[in-house]
Amino acid sequence: MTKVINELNLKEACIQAAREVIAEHGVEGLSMRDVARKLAISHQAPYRHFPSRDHLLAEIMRRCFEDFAEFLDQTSKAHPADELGAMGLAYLQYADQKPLEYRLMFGTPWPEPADHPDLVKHAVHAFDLLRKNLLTRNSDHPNAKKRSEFQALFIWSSLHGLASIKHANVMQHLVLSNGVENQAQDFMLEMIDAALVSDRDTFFERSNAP
Amino acid sequence: MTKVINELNLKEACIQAAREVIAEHGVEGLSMRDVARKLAISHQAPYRHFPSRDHLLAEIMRRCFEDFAEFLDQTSKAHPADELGAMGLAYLQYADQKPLEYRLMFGTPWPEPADHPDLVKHAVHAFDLLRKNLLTRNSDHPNAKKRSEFQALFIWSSLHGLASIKHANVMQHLVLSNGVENQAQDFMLEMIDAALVSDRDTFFERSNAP
DNA sequence: ATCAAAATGTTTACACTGTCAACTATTTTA
DNA sequence: TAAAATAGTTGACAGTGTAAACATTTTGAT
Repeated sequence: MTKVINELNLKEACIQAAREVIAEHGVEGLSMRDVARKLAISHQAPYRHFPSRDHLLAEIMRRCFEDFAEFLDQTSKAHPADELGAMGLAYLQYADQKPLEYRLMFGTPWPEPADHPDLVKHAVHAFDLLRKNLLTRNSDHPNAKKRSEFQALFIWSSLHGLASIKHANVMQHLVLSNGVENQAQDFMLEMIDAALVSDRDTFFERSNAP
Repeated sequence: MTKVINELNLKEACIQAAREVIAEHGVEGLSMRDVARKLAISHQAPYRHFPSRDHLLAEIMRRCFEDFAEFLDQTSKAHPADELGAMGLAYLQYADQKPLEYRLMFGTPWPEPADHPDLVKHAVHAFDLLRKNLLTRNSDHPNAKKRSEFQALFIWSSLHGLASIKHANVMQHLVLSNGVENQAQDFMLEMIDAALVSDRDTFFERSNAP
C-alpha cells in the first residue's frame, strides 16, 4: 500500500552515491557504473530509476537549486533590516561554503533544458527571490518592474561573476596586493550598493523612447 | 634545415581540426579520435604532438586568450577618450560574437593549471590590461594600486557574470519584460560606471586599519 | 655519403564509459 | 491465483583515452 520503506529506496541511494562520487572525483568523474559499484548492484540497476546519466545529474542539480533558494530565502528573512544585503552576502557565502553544489549549478554544462523542466523551474525560482525583493524596494518608482529586472540581472551577474572567478581558483595567479583577494567580496558588495543608490532613472527615460 | 613546410605541420592541423570539432559538437564532444579521423591519420598520431587531450585543449584555450587580450587591447587603444568604457564594451562584444571561444576560456573546466603554465600566463595577461588601465586612471589616488585591483576584480566579475548568464541561455527562461534582455548590457555598463564614479575611499580607510 | 639517433606514424591492445536487449526474479494488482 | 507491472541481472556493442611495440622517415655528425 504505502510505498514500503525497504532498506533504502534505490533511487535515493543512487542520488546519495552519485553525490559522493562527485565530491570525490568531480562532476566529470561521475559515471553510472561508479554509483552502481558503490551500491554493490549491477551496472544497469540505476537505469531502472534514471533514464540516463543526464537525468540523474539533472535531479541532483535540481535539488541543489532547491537548497540554494531555500538558503537565500531564509537568510534574507532573518535580516529584515537589510534583506537585499543579506541575500547578496548569503549568495557569496553559499558559493564559498558549498563549492561543489555551486559548481554543479553554475559551472557545469547543463543538460538539454527541454528534457528537464523541473531543473529550469527551480533555477528560475532562485532568481525570482532576488527580483521580488527588488520589486518591493522599487515600489515607489514609475518603472518598478523593469527597473527591478535590470537591477536583479546586474546584481546576479556581479555576484555570480565574482563567485565563479573565486571558484576557478584563478585569483591566486593574478599576484594581487595583500588582502585584496580576501576583501574583494566586501568591496564588491559596496560597489553594488553604490550603483543601486545612485539614481539611474536617466537610463529608463532614454530607453523608453517612443 | 628550415623546418620544411610540408603540406601542413600536423600539429597545426590538429589544432585546426580540433577547433572544427568543437564548433560542431561542443567541447565535450571533442575526441582525439575525431581529430585523427578528420585528418585521415591514425588515432595515435596526434599523440606525437600533444601528450594528452588536455594538452591539446589547453593549447587551444591559450590561443583564445591570446586573441581575446589582443582584441581588448586594440579596441581600447582605438578609443583614447574612453579606454575603459571601450574595453568593457569590447569584452561583452567578444563574448557575444565568439561564443565558442568565450565558452572555451571561461565556461570549460580548466585542466590542471600546474601542467599548463602558458595557459595561465595568457589568461592573466588579459586581466592585466584591465588592471593597468585602471592604474593610470587612479594615479592621483593614495591607494592607487590596491584600488585598481579591487576595481578590476569588480569590473571583471560583473562583465564575466553577465556574459556567462547570457551564454548559458538562461535569460529566456526568466520571463523578463520587453527589451530587458537586450538592454541589460547597457544598463550593466552604466551601473559599473556609476559605481566607479561614486567615491569609495571610505572602503580603503577602513580596510587599511593599523 | 654513411650510419646512428631522433622524429614521426601506425597497429595492436586494454580498461573504461553509456546504454540497448534479453532474461530472471520479485512485487502489485485484478 | 494468474497476469502484469516493476526491479534487477547479465551480456553485448560502439565509443573513448592512452600505453606499448613496431615501422618509417628525417636529421646530424662523422
